[in-house]
Amino acid sequence: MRISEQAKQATRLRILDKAAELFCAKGFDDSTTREIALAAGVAAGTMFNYFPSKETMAMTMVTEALRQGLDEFRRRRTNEEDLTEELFLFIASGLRRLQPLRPFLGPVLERSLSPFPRKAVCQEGEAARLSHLASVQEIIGRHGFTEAPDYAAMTIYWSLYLGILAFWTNDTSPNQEESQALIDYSLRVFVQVISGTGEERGAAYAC
Amino acid sequence: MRISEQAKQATRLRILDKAAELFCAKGFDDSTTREIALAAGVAAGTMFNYFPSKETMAMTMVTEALRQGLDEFRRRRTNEEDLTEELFLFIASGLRRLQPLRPFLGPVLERSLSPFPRKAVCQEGEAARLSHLASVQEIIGRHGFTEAPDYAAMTIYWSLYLGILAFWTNDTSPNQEESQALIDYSLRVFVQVISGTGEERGAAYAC
DNA sequence: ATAATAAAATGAACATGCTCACAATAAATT
DNA sequence: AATTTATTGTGAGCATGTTCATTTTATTAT
Repeated sequence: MRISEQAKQATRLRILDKAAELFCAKGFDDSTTREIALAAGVAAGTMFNYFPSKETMAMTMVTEALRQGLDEFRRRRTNEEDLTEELFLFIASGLRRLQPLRPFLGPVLERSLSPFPRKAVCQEGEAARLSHLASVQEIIGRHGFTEAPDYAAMTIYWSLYLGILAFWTNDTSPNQEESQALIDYSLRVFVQVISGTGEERGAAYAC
Repeated sequence: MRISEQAKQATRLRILDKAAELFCAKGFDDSTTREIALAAGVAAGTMFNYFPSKETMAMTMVTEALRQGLDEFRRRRTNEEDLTEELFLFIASGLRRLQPLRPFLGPVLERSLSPFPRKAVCQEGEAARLSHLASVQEIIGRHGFTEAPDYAAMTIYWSLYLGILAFWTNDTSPNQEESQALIDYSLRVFVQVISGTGEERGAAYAC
């Protein structure tokens, strides 16, 4: 059965669409792969010819949203923002595109983006992390930091970003104002960090 | 069968011991509840009379380790440390007690301590978080911050702490020096945060 | 048209965390 | 000692993510 590429893509999209619907309606963990398959009109096993795991299905949606967010950011930035403002715009652009997926993002982002070591790393999650961090590095570079932030600084950035995502996932304040405040707060912290007030790092502590 | 309390506790400990052994040897996800039951000499179902879930079993060990860490911290602190040093000592005391469990902590801490919203919150994890944050608040209070840090600050603290845990879980440097550096770094950041350089927070951003 | 082939679909089967109706047993009661 | 009872132990069974040997089918070759 050498089906036309177009028919294959149609099936792929049908699976993604129905999965998104179910995830939004019932949450990620409460939507079973059998339900998704049924809704998409394929057999249970067929889905796994298209996506290696349920998690990958969800992360495919996330990755696409973040890609659009990056586009939007590039369109909207004016080159007149200071570093904090530009990072804010970058993060907010991503969140804006993730918004429709918000009802089911909790468990997905937790598993796919967490820095904790895993048995089977989710390809899409790792890619999303690297892409995001690369963008952050690029933005920082644009603001006159000649040397790239060290590994520790970027580790801290990722911790803060995950905290933001977790909070935002749950935020019920109108227009997610509280999340905006947390982003603002976190970014000021981060910018302070890389602005190099850390000259006295490395003190020895008994451990 | 009204078994003596002592016999019950013996069974409970046998389960915990064997579980710890298996978790350390094969990791959390690769140790099945059936294996644990077999090693402990009970039926598969019996374990769930003692612990509501495999995750709870692991978190019981974590909670106990952190309790001992808190004791150790209280014994070792001299009241002469500055805020950063005291927080460092607190965190390091916890990690020292968690050390034996390190081989399997990744997936456990990720699931139990993550701030992402969950369907079924793990009791032990939530308790551990609250206890840890209470200690941090107490330490901060001791260093002359009359008003407690706001919610956002503590959210950021937890993000940083989780980043530290994740990094430490993976750290292969001798004596975990890199983790120590990250703790030191993160804590300086946090102390800066609560030292109130945040007077200009709350700027409005288009979102 | 027919046969051959390679890609795709299928659903039975597996592993595993967990539940629950039932069995077994130690203490309490008679 | 026999009976009752409350508690603990048991393992078959369920749900679900995933695998894979088999079947189906669109295309290609004859």
